[in-house]
Amino acid sequence: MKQSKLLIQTLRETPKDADVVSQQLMMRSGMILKLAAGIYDYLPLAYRSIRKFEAIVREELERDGCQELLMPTVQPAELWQESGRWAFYGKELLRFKDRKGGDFCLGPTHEEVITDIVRRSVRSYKQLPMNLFQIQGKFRDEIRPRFGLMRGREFIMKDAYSFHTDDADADREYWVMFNAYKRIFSRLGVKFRPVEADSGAIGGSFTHEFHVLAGSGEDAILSCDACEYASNIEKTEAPVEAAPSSGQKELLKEHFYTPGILGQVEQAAAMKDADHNGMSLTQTSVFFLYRATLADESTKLVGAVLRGDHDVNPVKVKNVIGAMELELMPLDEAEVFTGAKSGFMGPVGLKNVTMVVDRSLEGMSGLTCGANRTDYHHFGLDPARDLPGCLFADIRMAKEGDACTRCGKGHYQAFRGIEVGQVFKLGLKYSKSMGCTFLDAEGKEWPMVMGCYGIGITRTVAAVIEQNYDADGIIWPWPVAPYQVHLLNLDPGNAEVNTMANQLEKELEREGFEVLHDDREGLSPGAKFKDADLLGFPLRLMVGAKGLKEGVVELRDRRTKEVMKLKPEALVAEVSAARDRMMLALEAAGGR
RNA sequence: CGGGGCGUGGCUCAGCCUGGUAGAGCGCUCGGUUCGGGACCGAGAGGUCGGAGGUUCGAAUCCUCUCGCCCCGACCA
Repeated sequence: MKQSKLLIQTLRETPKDADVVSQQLMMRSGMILKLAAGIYDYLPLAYRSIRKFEAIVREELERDGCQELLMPTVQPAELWQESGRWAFYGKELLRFKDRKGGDFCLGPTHEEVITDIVRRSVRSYKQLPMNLFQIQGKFRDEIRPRFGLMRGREFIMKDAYSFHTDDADADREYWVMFNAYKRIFSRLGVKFRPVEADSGAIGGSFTHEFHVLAGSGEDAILSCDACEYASNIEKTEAPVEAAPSSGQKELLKEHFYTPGILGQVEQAAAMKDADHNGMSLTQTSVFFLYRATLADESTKLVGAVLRGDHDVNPVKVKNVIGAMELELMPLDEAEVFTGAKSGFMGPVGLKNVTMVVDRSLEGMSGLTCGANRTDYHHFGLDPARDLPGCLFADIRMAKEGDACTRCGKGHYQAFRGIEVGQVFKLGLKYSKSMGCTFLDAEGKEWPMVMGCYGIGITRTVAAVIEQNYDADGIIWPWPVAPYQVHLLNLDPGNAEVNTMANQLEKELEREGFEVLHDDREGLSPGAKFKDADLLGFPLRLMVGAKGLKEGVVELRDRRTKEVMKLKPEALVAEVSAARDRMMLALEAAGGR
């Protein structure tokens, strides 16, 4: 391919819209254009990488017997009403009417459609199990699209759905997909982790997310340094941290007076009496008031109590309550409800509030807590005694350095991750609500057990860049590089150089390599080098008059910057060798 | 949704406060000289200053509305 004909406009300056590396580099290298907030054009270079990744995904899924199909982007409301999600799904679901006034939406996911397909086409246990997938554009009307392709509104996704006669078979397939995902991301050479995640309101039994590790990732991950346990921090089990009690046996109301002092640390330091010159943070408690929305759309108030030096994990609170949604009560409302200003609210004496106490406080006594009177704290809180009916549960945010709850030996290490894939056991949710059933050998009808498995194709390509770049531009891993060899003609005015460049281009292509030939005239070599570094193909081949005079062309490794002078006839062999080296290094670098 | 910021050639931005004939750099076109890390000279093309309304003799500039885009936001209970 001649670069002079390629649809591409590289930019010397970073567009001001771009705030993460992948977006900056993709825009500067002419891979994408922004059409609207969170909506991008995938130009030829980007689309080549996307298609290569898609090919890897197809290959690995087909190896495990998955079948590819393609469902419509536009979906009728009726299906979503059947599953119950039409009302439940938030504003992310872009709804609209057709000319006849019928309700439709742009598909953010395809559980409803695939379930409809299978219930109409599959009747017998003999046809199961079945795993169907598609690679397709999705639309989610994100509240706040950002980070380029990493959180767009329109994006390309691979979604697969499996159907089974029983739970055990669905579990089996879950791990088949789990392993397929490991192979897929390993082939990219990116560092990634499968992590246990919150199954959310969809109510599936268990789920893993696959994260590409990158500082710009939106998710926090904790991973044990001794065993295999890794989880999204929303889910990470926090170890119980027992702290000594103060010995205070009864609840002294409004015991500490800390007027106008806010902040947990400052308040604790200011809590003084005859026996105490300030309290330890582990003797204090923090309290949060939430409003929970339950499945039947009723709401209730939930109080969360934790040790003063611990952070609350709202996802855990939500799950303990079994709520569909949980929101922090706005400060002004909370102040009216408790009768105290921020900083002095506490759990004692509040009516009609379900109290959840972190299990680190189970058996503790002698804690301080807000008195629900501005400027005052109680002393001597014993949750079991003073908060009758309270639930003890793990509701704290685990943190780096906490002891691992699985192996008990290691400690958590923190990472940032970009969620690029998820495997999810759905269970019966859709098959039951939508009547997707099969007949067993006895002729009895059962709902199918389902699983679903997603990979963000465009997000993964962006994530690859987040992990592979330097000050000069992208450093593509071989398997998803738009082109593998960037052939720079340094003297396009020189007939001998032209002949050689064209000849090498053809030769490499004949051997199956993908070559972008920078044949542009009137550009200085420096300008071509800069562009080549920015585009970041694995190998750069330089053909110029200077080299040809010595009878050589030069091959440069984008990652190591090593340059090799070669006789033209040795080129193909060397490019093959370089590819093999890179693929080996990639295997070594991938995974953990 | 709340708060903040920004919309001026394809890109990055100046001009706005203090109204008076729209600018620079990069990119693009043509000609010439260059040619191994973003060359130089000359000549060009390209902008309803996001949109609507208003104030004014006169609005990119002041006022109102609107649209778009970007950023920040649930440590004090």
